[in-house]
Amino acid sequence: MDEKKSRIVAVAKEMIALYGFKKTTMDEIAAKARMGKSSMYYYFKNKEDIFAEIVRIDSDHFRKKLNDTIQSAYSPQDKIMQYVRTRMLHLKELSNYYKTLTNEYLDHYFFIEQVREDFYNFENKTLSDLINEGIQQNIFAPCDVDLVVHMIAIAIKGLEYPLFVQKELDLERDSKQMMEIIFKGIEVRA
Amino acid sequence: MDEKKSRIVAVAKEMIALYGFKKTTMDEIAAKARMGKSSMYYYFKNKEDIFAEIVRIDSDHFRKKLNDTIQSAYSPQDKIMQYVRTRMLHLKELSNYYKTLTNEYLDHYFFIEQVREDFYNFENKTLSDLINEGIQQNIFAPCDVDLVVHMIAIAIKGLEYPLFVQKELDLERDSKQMMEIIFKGIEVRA
DNA sequence: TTTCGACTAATTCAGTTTTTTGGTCTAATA
DNA sequence: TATTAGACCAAAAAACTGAATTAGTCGAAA
Repeated sequence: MDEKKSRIVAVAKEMIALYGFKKTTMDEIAAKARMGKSSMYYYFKNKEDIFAEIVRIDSDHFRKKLNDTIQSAYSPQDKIMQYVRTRMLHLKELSNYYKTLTNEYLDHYFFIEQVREDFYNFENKTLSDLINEGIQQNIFAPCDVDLVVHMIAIAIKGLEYPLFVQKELDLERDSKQMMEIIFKGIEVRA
Repeated sequence: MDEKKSRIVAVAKEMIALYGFKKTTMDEIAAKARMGKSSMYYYFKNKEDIFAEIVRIDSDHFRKKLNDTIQSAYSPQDKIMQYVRTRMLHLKELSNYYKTLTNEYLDHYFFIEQVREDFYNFENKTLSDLINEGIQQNIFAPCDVDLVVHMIAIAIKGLEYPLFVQKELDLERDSKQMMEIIFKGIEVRA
């Protein structure tokens, strides 16, 4: 059961990465997964459902990766810095993998919105926790945490920009610099 | 001569704002400008040329507006802050005015790229000058000016984001907060 | 120098047919 | 009972076609 499901997901993921969601047909997926088309409907409600599963799994991995990153860093600054760095690099990979997808991304599917919102909440909570941690350790000055998180989110959006306009920039360097500036803005002054 | 040219531009601008570039026909522009269609070809090379002129004029106005804004502020911080504020509000107006255009914006016309680059250079120089001014007045600590400008540009991109995703946020407040954080990062410490 | 009507090649558009596609149903299979 | 697949359908997309628009040209007139 699970083997079949993940086989379908794996095949679909591969093809969608290559050809995009619309251009990947159920017949093709079925053929490549070596099963009849209608068999797939035993495991998934419909085409979108398969895609939703792909996105869900990817999103889970992403979150785990980010949590690991945070745990292997020490200071709050480093945690946040590494969080942003990992986030940007992963996004870059992603936008590279799903190259054809970024175009039809505009016709956004409803479940993507859902995942996006979930991730937004995850990110918000994660960053809030880290800022609060920094404040408690007397590294960051007491401040409006939500506001700072919002500012970091805006900075991240700005850093994301080149990914969607095919501009080649040094993401890693830029992320680092940007976060350093923000840290200076919230650190306790000596 | 100039009167005719600007009449064509004015009419074209109005119609393009309403219907977009593609849906606005030369016949319609001619009719509304009260002249034969082919007469327009005496003043402009082609349809794109008219559009290019509109963009050029708008861009000039925008720059003047920004320069005025800078001149009517005092401290470097205030100048930069007001610059960003004006820039964001103007962009919001613009994206509102050319609402139908934002969609076909994707099929980007080459001359837009040109204007974009020109503006990028203008912005870079303007911000560099302001940062340098701040350093000379011993308000900002000596730093890598290009880098700081680049970071401000990234922050601006992040602030722009909601404009293109129809998200309603408080641009003015966010711009202010973001710039305050960046200032804290580069100001001379007491 | 400036204007315009007549013209054209190229593109767009509306309407139609043909093909493909997502999804269902039923009967067979293991 | 759980799973598979082949035949099938309605709906959507693609391909085609001829008519209508459109951007742009030209020569003659004002």
